[in-house]
Amino acid sequence: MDFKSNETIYSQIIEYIRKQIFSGSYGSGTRLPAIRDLAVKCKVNPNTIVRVYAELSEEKLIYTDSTNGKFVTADRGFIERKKREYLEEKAAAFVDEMRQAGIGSEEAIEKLREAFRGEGKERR
Amino acid sequence: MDFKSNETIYSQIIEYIRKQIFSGSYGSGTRLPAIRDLAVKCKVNPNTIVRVYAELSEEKLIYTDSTNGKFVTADRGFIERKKREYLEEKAAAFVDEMRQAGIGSEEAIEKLREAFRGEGKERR
Amino acid sequence: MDFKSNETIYSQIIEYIRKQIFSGSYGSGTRLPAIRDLAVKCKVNPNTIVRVYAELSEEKLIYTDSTNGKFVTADRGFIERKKREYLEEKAAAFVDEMRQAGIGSEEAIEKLREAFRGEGKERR
Amino acid sequence: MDFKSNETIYSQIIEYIRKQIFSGSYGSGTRLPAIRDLAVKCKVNPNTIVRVYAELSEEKLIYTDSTNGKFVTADRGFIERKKREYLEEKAAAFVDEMRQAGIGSEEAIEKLREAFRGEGKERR
DNA sequence: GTGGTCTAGACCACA
DNA sequence: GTGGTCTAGACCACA
Repeated sequence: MDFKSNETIYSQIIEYIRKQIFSGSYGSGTRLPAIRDLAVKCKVNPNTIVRVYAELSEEKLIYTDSTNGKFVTADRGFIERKKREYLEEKAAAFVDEMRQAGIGSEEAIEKLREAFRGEGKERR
Repeated sequence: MDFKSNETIYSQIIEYIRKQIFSGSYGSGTRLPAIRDLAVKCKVNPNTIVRVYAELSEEKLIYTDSTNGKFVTADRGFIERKKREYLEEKAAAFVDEMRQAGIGSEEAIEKLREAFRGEGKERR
Repeated sequence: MDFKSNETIYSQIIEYIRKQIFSGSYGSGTRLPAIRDLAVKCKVNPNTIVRVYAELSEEKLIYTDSTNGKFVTADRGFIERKKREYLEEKAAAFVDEMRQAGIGSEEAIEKLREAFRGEGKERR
Repeated sequence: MDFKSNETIYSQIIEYIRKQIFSGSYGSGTRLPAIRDLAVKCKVNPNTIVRVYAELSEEKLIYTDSTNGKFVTADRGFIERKKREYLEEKAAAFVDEMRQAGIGSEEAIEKLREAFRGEGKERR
């Protein structure tokens, strides 16, 4: 876990958790890492994780079971909807950037295909 | 111009200028907006623009002609290389995010094509 | 039984019991629910109820009959005095809040009358 | 400023600010005390005030003008609606407490009138 | 000077 | 052990 310096640490961790939930690494209904554990793993202060979990709770992706810990929402449909939203936003943002930089859709998509293939090779 | 709250303003303005240069809106060799003007346009303190131009100078995308102001580098090849780098980084970042969120390449590219089409329509 | 998150749970349960005693639901001299039962009802750890009963004992509203359990005080006069005090405190607190919020007594009392009527209707 | 121990400090300060806004002590469009100043006044840590202002911002009662400070919303109608809501909630809560404690509406309202008169005398 | 983020760490309620 | 609140205080971006 290392962080970009121009973005807030907590928002980067939020994004990280969100993606773990979308990918199923943190499955629906599953217990999330304890605040202090995640703080150690991310090498940040527990308060920062408190904030991360607070925002994800507000977003309803996770909930608190008082002293038992934090859990991923049991509502799989909700996660799916959020995941679709996430894809749409990221796609729109990417397209927007390309357009602003004057890069055509063909060229951008070609490069993305390459990148996807590259990722694939690395995984094997 | 409105800014995301999780990123520093100056880094967002840098990105903005960079894209203007890549797209040719700020053409090679061309004079950049005066600090005060850009500050007004961005509703930002001139100091912030000073910092933006300083970082872009360090990156060699722009240079200072002492009394005449800031100019986009005359080296078109350099701009092209930077533009390609930009595309590669953005593509890699996008792919990385999709992979982490467990979204397949086919689905992602399909959504991107949609987004590109959507953008196109809006412009007409 | 659900609890406000900005107040300690034990203080909310104390308030609850106190009101049960004032209303006569837990009559003078009567046996209070066993710790375990109340804990189950409130979905709370028995330790929390222990604390609740301890504080109410200190306040003399209840007492412990060693092996037989906890009982509401037999002193009806004491309960009446406490109830009057309770009313006075609540009324003073309400008035204080209204004054701080710049709400006039006429308006406040009018709204209270409405609320009392609403409660009445719901009960039928 | 002294705080009840069974309630969270930040929620008590939120209530305080809210009432100042409702009463017009902090007028619509007006600048709120700086975080550090209010922290000193309340004898709490600045972070606690940060949280207070954050929650009031979410509620739209106040907003942030980047480095200029925090301001009460300019929307007087919104404040009025919130004030009405506040009165309704407080009245409902009071009535609920009275009912649970077995105190009749006549008695409660009589005591409230007294309390209002008492307040009035103090003010003279 | 203004707000925002973050750290290190204490202390509490609840289980 | 779990989360929640709070403190003291640093450091940063922005004006």
